[in-house]
Amino acid sequence: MSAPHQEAAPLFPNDVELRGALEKAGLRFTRQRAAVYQFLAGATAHPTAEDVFAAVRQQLPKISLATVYKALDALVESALVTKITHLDGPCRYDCLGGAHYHFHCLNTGRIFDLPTAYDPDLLQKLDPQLVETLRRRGFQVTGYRLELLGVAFPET
Amino acid sequence: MSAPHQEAAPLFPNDVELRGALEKAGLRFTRQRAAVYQFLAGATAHPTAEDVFAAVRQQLPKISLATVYKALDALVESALVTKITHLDGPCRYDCLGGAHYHFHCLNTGRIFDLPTAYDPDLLQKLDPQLVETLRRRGFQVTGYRLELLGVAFPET
DNA sequence: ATCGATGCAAAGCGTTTGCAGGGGT
DNA sequence: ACCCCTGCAAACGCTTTGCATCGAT
Repeated sequence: MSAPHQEAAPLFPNDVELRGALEKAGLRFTRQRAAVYQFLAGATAHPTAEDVFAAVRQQLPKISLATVYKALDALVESALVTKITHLDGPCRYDCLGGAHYHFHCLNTGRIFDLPTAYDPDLLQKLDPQLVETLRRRGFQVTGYRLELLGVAFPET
Repeated sequence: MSAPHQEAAPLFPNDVELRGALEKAGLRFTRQRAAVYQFLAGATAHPTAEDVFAAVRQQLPKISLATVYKALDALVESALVTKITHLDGPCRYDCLGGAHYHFHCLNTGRIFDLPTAYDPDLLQKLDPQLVETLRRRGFQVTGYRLELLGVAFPET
Protein backbone atom coordinates (compact mmCIF):
# COMPACT_ATOMS: atom_id res chain seq x y z
CA MET A 1 0.00 0.00 0.00
CA SER A 2 2.59 2.54 1.08
CA ALA A 3 5.59 1.17 -0.78
CA PRO A 4 6.89 3.80 -3.19
CA HIS A 5 8.13 2.69 -6.57
CA GLN A 6 9.44 4.27 -9.72
CA GLU A 7 8.77 4.21 -13.43
CA ALA A 8 12.00 2.53 -14.44
CA ALA A 9 12.15 -1.18 -13.68
CA PRO A 10 14.13 -1.41 -10.44
CA LEU A 11 15.46 -4.94 -10.72
CA PHE A 12 12.98 -7.36 -9.28
CA PRO A 13 14.14 -10.21 -7.09
CA ASN A 14 13.33 -12.45 -10.02
CA ASP A 15 15.87 -10.59 -12.09
CA VAL A 16 18.66 -12.04 -9.99
CA GLU A 17 17.43 -15.54 -10.65
CA LEU A 18 16.90 -14.72 -14.31
CA ARG A 19 20.35 -13.25 -14.73
CA GLY A 20 21.93 -16.33 -13.20
CA ALA A 21 19.97 -18.72 -15.38
CA LEU A 22 20.75 -16.78 -18.53
CA GLU A 23 24.43 -16.55 -17.75
CA LYS A 24 24.58 -20.24 -16.97
CA ALA A 25 23.30 -20.78 -20.51
CA GLY A 26 25.82 -18.34 -21.96
CA LEU A 27 23.17 -15.71 -22.68
CA ARG A 28 22.91 -12.08 -21.71
CA PHE A 29 20.55 -10.33 -19.39
CA THR A 30 18.53 -7.69 -21.20
CA ARG A 31 15.57 -5.47 -20.41
CA GLN A 32 13.48 -7.27 -23.01
CA ARG A 33 14.13 -10.70 -21.58
CA ALA A 34 13.46 -9.44 -18.08
CA ALA A 35 10.13 -7.97 -19.13
CA VAL A 36 9.10 -11.16 -20.88
CA TYR A 37 10.08 -13.21 -17.87
CA GLN A 38 8.31 -10.89 -15.44
CA PHE A 39 5.14 -11.14 -17.42
CA LEU A 40 5.29 -14.90 -17.78
CA ALA A 41 6.06 -15.37 -14.10
CA GLY A 42 2.97 -13.39 -13.16
CA ALA A 43 0.59 -14.86 -15.72
CA THR A 44 -2.14 -17.15 -14.47
CA ALA A 45 -2.90 -18.99 -17.69
CA HIS A 46 -0.24 -19.66 -20.27
CA PRO A 47 0.15 -16.87 -22.79
CA THR A 48 0.97 -17.07 -26.46
CA ALA A 49 3.83 -15.12 -27.98
CA GLU A 50 1.31 -12.52 -29.12
CA ASP A 51 -0.07 -12.24 -25.60
CA VAL A 52 3.42 -11.66 -24.29
CA PHE A 53 4.08 -9.13 -27.02
CA ALA A 54 0.92 -7.17 -26.24
CA ALA A 55 1.70 -7.10 -22.54
CA VAL A 56 5.38 -6.33 -22.70
CA ARG A 57 4.79 -3.62 -25.26
CA GLN A 58 3.29 -1.45 -22.56
CA GLN A 59 6.61 -1.34 -20.72
CA LEU A 60 8.83 -1.41 -23.79
CA PRO A 61 6.87 0.18 -26.62
CA LYS A 62 9.60 -0.41 -29.16
CA ILE A 63 10.00 -4.14 -28.60
CA SER A 64 9.36 -6.27 -31.67
CA LEU A 65 7.52 -9.53 -31.98
CA ALA A 66 10.69 -11.19 -33.26
CA THR A 67 12.48 -10.17 -30.08
CA VAL A 68 9.69 -11.66 -28.01
CA TYR A 69 10.13 -14.95 -29.83
CA LYS A 70 13.88 -14.79 -29.33
CA ALA A 71 13.49 -13.91 -25.67
CA LEU A 72 11.13 -16.83 -25.19
CA ASP A 73 13.66 -19.11 -26.86
CA ALA A 74 16.34 -17.78 -24.55
CA LEU A 75 14.17 -18.47 -21.51
CA VAL A 76 13.44 -21.97 -22.74
CA GLU A 77 17.14 -22.54 -23.28
CA SER A 78 17.80 -21.27 -19.76
CA ALA A 79 15.30 -23.83 -18.49
CA LEU A 80 13.12 -21.18 -16.89
CA VAL A 81 10.24 -21.63 -19.27
CA THR A 82 8.74 -24.42 -21.33
CA LYS A 83 7.07 -24.21 -24.67
CA ILE A 84 3.68 -25.88 -24.91
CA THR A 85 2.87 -27.18 -28.34
CA HIS A 86 0.04 -29.53 -27.47
CA LEU A 87 -2.59 -27.54 -29.22
CA ASP A 88 -4.03 -26.22 -32.38
CA GLY A 89 -3.10 -22.61 -32.83
CA PRO A 90 -0.10 -20.77 -31.50
CA CYS A 91 2.30 -22.16 -28.95
CA ARG A 92 1.95 -21.20 -25.33
CA TYR A 93 4.64 -20.60 -22.78
CA ASP A 94 4.87 -21.84 -19.26
CA CYS A 95 7.02 -20.33 -16.57
CA LEU A 96 7.90 -23.45 -14.72
CA GLY A 97 8.58 -23.84 -11.05
CA GLY A 98 8.76 -27.57 -10.68
CA ALA A 99 6.92 -30.12 -12.73
CA HIS A 100 3.16 -29.94 -12.85
CA TYR A 101 0.24 -30.94 -14.99
CA HIS A 102 -1.90 -28.76 -17.14
CA PHE A 103 -5.58 -28.16 -17.25
CA HIS A 104 -6.66 -27.25 -20.73
CA CYS A 105 -9.92 -25.32 -21.03
CA LEU A 106 -11.76 -26.49 -24.10
CA ASN A 107 -13.82 -23.31 -24.32
CA THR A 108 -11.21 -20.63 -24.16
CA GLY A 109 -8.01 -22.48 -24.96
CA ARG A 110 -6.44 -21.26 -21.74
CA ILE A 111 -4.09 -23.55 -19.89
CA PHE A 112 -3.79 -23.62 -16.12
CA ASP A 113 -1.24 -25.24 -13.90
CA LEU A 114 -2.21 -28.01 -11.57
CA PRO A 115 -0.34 -28.33 -8.31
CA THR A 116 0.46 -31.99 -8.61
CA ALA A 117 3.89 -33.48 -8.76
CA TYR A 118 5.10 -35.82 -11.42
CA ASP A 119 4.60 -39.42 -10.40
CA PRO A 120 7.23 -41.71 -11.89
CA ASP A 121 5.07 -44.71 -11.08
CA LEU A 122 1.95 -43.43 -12.74
CA LEU A 123 2.20 -45.86 -15.59
CA GLN A 124 2.81 -48.79 -13.27
CA LYS A 125 -0.30 -47.89 -11.28
CA LEU A 126 -2.33 -47.27 -14.38
CA ASP A 127 -1.59 -50.46 -16.24
CA PRO A 128 1.23 -52.78 -15.11
CA GLN A 129 0.71 -54.99 -18.11
CA LEU A 130 1.32 -52.15 -20.50
CA VAL A 131 4.70 -51.52 -18.89
CA GLU A 132 5.59 -55.13 -19.64
CA THR A 133 4.39 -54.92 -23.22
CA LEU A 134 6.36 -51.78 -23.88
CA ARG A 135 9.54 -53.27 -22.52
CA ARG A 136 9.14 -56.35 -24.71
CA ARG A 137 8.41 -54.30 -27.79
CA GLY A 138 11.55 -52.22 -27.30
CA PHE A 139 10.02 -48.96 -26.25
CA GLN A 140 11.99 -47.18 -23.60
CA VAL A 141 9.75 -44.85 -21.67
CA THR A 142 11.47 -41.81 -20.23
CA GLY A 143 8.51 -39.76 -19.12
CA TYR A 144 4.94 -38.85 -19.70
CA ARG A 145 2.76 -35.89 -20.26
CA LEU A 146 -0.64 -35.66 -18.69
CA GLU A 147 -3.12 -33.02 -19.62
CA LEU A 148 -6.58 -32.67 -18.17
CA LEU A 149 -9.33 -31.40 -20.40
CA GLY A 150 -12.47 -29.63 -19.37
CA VAL A 151 -14.09 -26.31 -18.69
CA ALA A 152 -12.72 -23.61 -16.43
CA PHE A 153 -15.32 -21.28 -15.06
CA PRO A 154 -14.35 -17.69 -15.67
CA GLU A 155 -12.38 -17.14 -12.53
CA THR A 156 -8.70 -17.06 -11.65
CA MET B 1 -0.53 -65.99 -51.37
CA SER B 2 -2.70 -67.14 -54.21
CA ALA B 3 -5.35 -64.46 -54.07
CA PRO B 4 -5.56 -62.63 -57.38
CA HIS B 5 -6.14 -58.92 -57.35
CA GLN B 6 -6.41 -56.10 -59.81
CA GLU B 7 -4.91 -52.68 -60.42
CA ALA B 8 -8.09 -50.66 -59.91
CA ALA B 9 -9.19 -50.34 -56.29
CA PRO B 10 -11.95 -52.91 -55.90
CA LEU B 11 -13.81 -51.47 -52.91
CA PHE B 12 -12.21 -52.71 -49.77
CA PRO B 13 -14.35 -53.80 -46.84
CA ASN B 14 -13.20 -50.61 -45.14
CA ASP B 15 -14.83 -48.63 -47.90
CA VAL B 16 -18.23 -49.72 -46.71
CA GLU B 17 -17.48 -48.47 -43.24
CA LEU B 18 -15.99 -45.31 -44.66
CA ARG B 19 -18.95 -44.61 -46.89
CA GLY B 20 -21.34 -45.01 -43.97
CA ALA B 21 -19.35 -42.71 -41.71
CA LEU B 22 -19.02 -40.05 -44.37
CA GLU B 23 -22.70 -40.15 -45.23
CA LYS B 24 -23.64 -39.93 -41.59
CA ALA B 25 -21.68 -36.69 -41.52
CA GLY B 26 -23.35 -35.45 -44.71
CA LEU B 27 -20.20 -35.92 -46.77
CA ARG B 28 -19.58 -37.78 -50.00
CA PHE B 29 -17.58 -40.89 -50.65
CA THR B 30 -14.77 -40.20 -53.12
CA ARG B 31 -11.76 -42.03 -54.46
CA GLN B 32 -9.46 -39.51 -52.80
CA ARG B 33 -10.98 -39.92 -49.38
CA ALA B 34 -10.93 -43.68 -49.71
CA ALA B 35 -7.25 -43.67 -50.62
CA VAL B 36 -6.39 -41.40 -47.72
CA TYR B 37 -8.37 -43.58 -45.35
CA GLN B 38 -6.84 -46.79 -46.67
CA PHE B 39 -3.39 -45.43 -46.14
CA LEU B 40 -4.08 -44.13 -42.67
CA ALA B 41 -5.74 -47.37 -41.64
CA GLY B 42 -2.64 -49.31 -42.63
CA ALA B 43 -0.04 -46.95 -41.22
CA THR B 44 1.91 -48.07 -38.19
CA ALA B 45 3.08 -44.70 -36.90
CA HIS B 46 1.02 -41.58 -37.43
CA PRO B 47 1.69 -39.83 -40.70
CA THR B 48 1.71 -36.13 -41.45
CA ALA B 49 -0.36 -34.65 -44.26
CA GLU B 50 2.76 -34.69 -46.43
CA ASP B 51 3.31 -38.36 -45.66
CA VAL B 52 -0.24 -39.11 -46.71
CA PHE B 53 0.18 -37.00 -49.83
CA ALA B 54 3.35 -38.81 -50.86
CA ALA B 55 1.78 -42.22 -50.33
CA VAL B 56 -1.59 -41.56 -51.90
CA ARG B 57 0.01 -39.90 -54.89
CA GLN B 58 1.17 -43.28 -56.08
CA GLN B 59 -2.41 -44.44 -56.52
CA LEU B 60 -3.84 -41.10 -57.57
CA PRO B 61 -1.04 -39.16 -59.24
CA LYS B 62 -3.17 -36.07 -59.77
CA ILE B 63 -4.31 -35.62 -56.21
CA SER B 64 -3.35 -32.32 -54.67
CA LEU B 65 -2.03 -31.56 -51.22
CA ALA B 66 -5.05 -29.34 -50.59
CA THR B 67 -7.33 -32.26 -51.28
CA VAL B 68 -5.39 -34.39 -48.84
CA TYR B 69 -5.93 -31.77 -46.17
CA LYS B 70 -9.61 -31.57 -47.03
CA ALA B 71 -9.94 -35.36 -47.03
CA LEU B 72 -8.28 -35.52 -43.63
CA ASP B 73 -10.69 -32.89 -42.35
CA ALA B 74 -13.58 -34.92 -43.73
CA LEU B 75 -12.31 -38.04 -41.96
CA VAL B 76 -11.90 -36.14 -38.72
CA GLU B 77 -15.43 -34.80 -39.10
CA SER B 78 -16.66 -38.33 -39.72
CA ALA B 79 -15.00 -39.36 -36.46
CA LEU B 80 -12.83 -41.95 -38.19
CA VAL B 81 -9.59 -40.12 -37.63
CA THR B 82 -8.16 -37.76 -35.06
CA LYS B 83 -5.77 -34.92 -35.57
CA ILE B 84 -2.74 -34.90 -33.30
CA THR B 85 -1.38 -31.46 -32.62
CA HIS B 86 0.75 -32.23 -29.60
CA LEU B 87 4.00 -31.49 -31.31
CA ASP B 88 6.30 -29.04 -32.89
CA GLY B 89 6.15 -29.37 -36.63
CA PRO B 90 3.28 -30.60 -38.75
CA CYS B 91 0.15 -32.25 -37.40
CA ARG B 92 -0.19 -35.98 -37.50
CA TYR B 93 -3.25 -38.06 -38.12
CA ASP B 94 -4.46 -41.05 -36.26
CA CYS B 95 -6.91 -43.60 -37.59
CA LEU B 96 -8.70 -44.46 -34.41
CA GLY B 97 -10.31 -47.68 -33.45
CA GLY B 98 -11.24 -47.03 -29.88
CA ALA B 99 -9.47 -44.78 -27.44
CA HIS B 100 -5.81 -45.38 -26.78
CA TYR B 101 -2.71 -43.63 -25.61
CA HIS B 102 0.24 -42.51 -27.63
CA PHE B 103 3.89 -43.22 -27.37
CA HIS B 104 5.88 -40.34 -28.72
CA CYS B 105 9.40 -41.10 -29.87
CA LEU B 106 11.65 -38.22 -28.94
CA ASN B 107 14.25 -39.18 -31.52
CA THR B 108 12.21 -39.53 -34.65
CA GLY B 109 8.97 -37.75 -33.81
CA ARG B 110 6.98 -40.85 -34.67
CA ILE B 111 3.89 -41.61 -32.65
CA PHE B 112 2.74 -45.13 -31.86
CA ASP B 113 -0.49 -46.38 -30.46
CA LEU B 114 -0.61 -48.08 -27.12
CA PRO B 115 -3.20 -50.76 -26.55
CA THR B 116 -4.55 -49.40 -23.33
CA ALA B 117 -8.07 -48.27 -22.68
CA TYR B 118 -9.04 -44.93 -21.29
CA ASP B 119 -9.48 -45.09 -17.54
CA PRO B 120 -12.05 -42.60 -16.29
CA ASP B 121 -10.75 -43.03 -12.75
CA LEU B 122 -7.15 -42.34 -13.60
CA LEU B 123 -7.15 -38.97 -11.91
CA GLN B 124 -8.82 -40.32 -8.81
CA LYS B 125 -6.16 -43.02 -8.54
CA LEU B 126 -3.37 -40.63 -9.28
CA ASP B 127 -4.21 -37.91 -6.81
CA PRO B 128 -7.57 -37.89 -5.02
CA GLN B 129 -6.77 -34.59 -3.42
CA LEU B 130 -6.30 -32.90 -6.75
CA VAL B 131 -9.78 -33.96 -7.77
CA GLU B 132 -11.11 -32.19 -4.70
CA THR B 133 -9.08 -29.06 -5.35
CA LEU B 134 -10.27 -28.86 -8.93
CA ARG B 135 -13.89 -29.19 -7.94
CA ARG B 136 -13.55 -26.41 -5.40
CA ARG B 137 -11.78 -24.12 -7.83
CA GLY B 138 -14.53 -24.54 -10.39
CA PHE B 139 -12.71 -26.66 -12.94
CA GLN B 140 -14.90 -29.27 -14.53
CA VAL B 141 -12.78 -32.10 -15.86
CA THR B 142 -14.22 -33.91 -18.84
CA GLY B 143 -11.28 -36.01 -19.90
CA TYR B 144 -7.56 -36.34 -20.08
CA ARG B 145 -4.81 -36.93 -22.53
CA LEU B 146 -1.86 -39.10 -21.67
CA GLU B 147 1.21 -39.31 -23.80
CA LEU B 148 4.23 -41.41 -23.04
CA LEU B 149 7.60 -40.09 -24.07
CA GLY B 150 10.70 -42.06 -24.82
CA VAL B 151 12.70 -43.83 -27.44
CA ALA B 152 11.37 -46.40 -29.88
CA PHE B 153 13.98 -48.76 -31.21
CA PRO B 154 13.85 -48.89 -34.98
CA GLU B 155 11.33 -51.63 -35.37
CA THR B 156 7.64 -51.76 -36.19
C1' DA C 1 -29.29 -31.84 -62.65
C1' DT C 2 -27.72 -30.64 -58.43
C1' DC C 3 -24.44 -29.53 -55.30
C1' DG C 4 -20.47 -31.06 -53.07
C1' DA C 5 -15.45 -32.30 -54.04
C1' DT C 6 -11.32 -31.59 -56.63
C1' DG C 7 -7.07 -29.31 -58.15
C1' DC C 8 -4.57 -25.34 -58.81
C1' DA C 9 -2.64 -21.17 -57.18
C1' DA C 10 -2.60 -17.68 -54.04
C1' DA C 11 -3.26 -16.08 -49.40
C1' DG C 12 -2.99 -16.91 -44.46
C1' DC C 13 -1.00 -17.55 -39.88
C1' DG C 14 2.53 -18.38 -36.61
C1' DT C 15 7.28 -18.46 -36.52
C1' DT C 16 12.12 -17.87 -38.04
C1' DT C 17 15.92 -15.55 -40.30
C1' DG C 18 19.26 -11.89 -42.34
C1' DC C 19 21.18 -7.90 -41.41
C1' DA C 20 22.49 -3.12 -39.80
C1' DG C 21 22.64 -0.72 -35.69
C1' DG C 22 22.36 -0.57 -30.46
C1' DG C 23 23.45 -2.30 -25.84
C1' DG C 24 25.45 -5.56 -22.36
C1' DT C 25 29.67 -7.35 -20.56
C1' DA D 1 36.11 -3.13 -27.45
C1' DC D 2 33.94 -7.03 -28.14
C1' DC D 3 30.15 -9.60 -29.49
C1' DC D 4 25.47 -10.54 -28.48
C1' DC D 5 21.00 -8.72 -28.82
C1' DT D 6 17.53 -5.84 -30.88
C1' DG D 7 14.23 -4.34 -34.33
C1' DC D 8 12.78 -4.22 -38.90
C1' DA D 9 11.34 -6.62 -42.89
C1' DA D 10 11.38 -10.34 -45.64
C1' DA D 11 11.25 -15.41 -45.87
C1' DC D 12 9.59 -19.64 -44.15
C1' DG D 13 6.69 -24.01 -43.34
C1' DC D 14 2.32 -25.70 -42.69
C1' DT D 15 -2.38 -25.08 -43.61
C1' DT D 16 -6.45 -22.86 -45.51
C1' DT D 17 -9.10 -20.48 -49.05
C1' DG D 18 -11.16 -18.83 -53.72
C1' DC D 19 -12.57 -20.32 -57.76
C1' DA D 20 -13.50 -22.86 -62.06
C1' DT D 21 -14.14 -27.57 -63.26
C1' DC D 22 -15.23 -32.33 -62.26
C1' DG D 23 -17.86 -36.05 -60.35
C1' DA D 24 -21.02 -38.35 -56.92
C1' DT D 25 -25.73 -38.72 -55.87
